[in-house]
Amino acid sequence: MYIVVDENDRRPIYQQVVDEIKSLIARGQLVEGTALPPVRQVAADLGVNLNTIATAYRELQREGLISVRHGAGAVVASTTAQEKSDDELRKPLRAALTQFVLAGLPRAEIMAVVAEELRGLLKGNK
Amino acid sequence: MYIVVDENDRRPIYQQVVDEIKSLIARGQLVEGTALPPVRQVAADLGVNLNTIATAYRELQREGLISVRHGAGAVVASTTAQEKSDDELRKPLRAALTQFVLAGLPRAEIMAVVAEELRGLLKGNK
DNA sequence: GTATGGTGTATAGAAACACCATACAATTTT
DNA sequence: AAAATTGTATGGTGTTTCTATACACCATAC
Repeated sequence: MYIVVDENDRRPIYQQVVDEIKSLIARGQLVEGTALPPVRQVAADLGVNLNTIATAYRELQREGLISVRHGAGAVVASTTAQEKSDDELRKPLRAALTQFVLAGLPRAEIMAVVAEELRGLLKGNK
Repeated sequence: MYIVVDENDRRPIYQQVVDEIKSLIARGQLVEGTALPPVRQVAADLGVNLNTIATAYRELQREGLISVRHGAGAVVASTTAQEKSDDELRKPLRAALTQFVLAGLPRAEIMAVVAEELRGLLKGNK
């Protein structure tokens, strides 16, 4: 399972891991039932403490995407996130789009980037 | 200047303020040269300490969007954000889109939401 | 069935962060 | 010059993030 963290990124490491795994699930690269690598392995790959990854796994479990069992590993439980309010969904989108606008990109180019990203995210699904 | 913070939002307050002001600038509701309200006023409106707003203003200054002068106020300095790497721009977008995909929205609906948000953001510009 | 190796969990501490209260300093206004 | 207005600095408190280490659960071999 290929994951990268960026120390220049201001999000905490565990949050970056959460987001990367979500992306893999959305892309269909992690299908329901697939076992996630052990926390120790991911931690070693990224050079962080195992608890940092465990925190990420717990968050993913809290959101209903994976199932973590003490002693056994973690497994993708669902490829559908639990209900989130519309505004909760839109706020991060708005923030992301704002940065594109402030960067001076014209509407058409922004839409093209969005379409491209979305294509990548929907590849595995439907 | 209308700003709201949401205590259920997990981002720190100063970051929410930063994002809201960026959005106002992108929308053209804060044009170059416009004075921002004093930190004390915004702080009182939101019910937080003035230093929290001062931190937000400093961050906006760091990104080149406003100019803050000790004793005088803060003023919108530019409506264009400083260069950001393509990946740095795309990562938050990808995270936001991922949530939409995981929520089960079909491609067309997601694109419609994006178009709508973008319309709002570009209203004041071009 | 229990021993062993693999797996997540709990606990405690260090460092950084977010926020606040208060005092300080620069600028503008009178 | 004094007063009012504005951002800044300092110091304190609680939270978050990450680490090190020890613990607990599970699967498998024998």
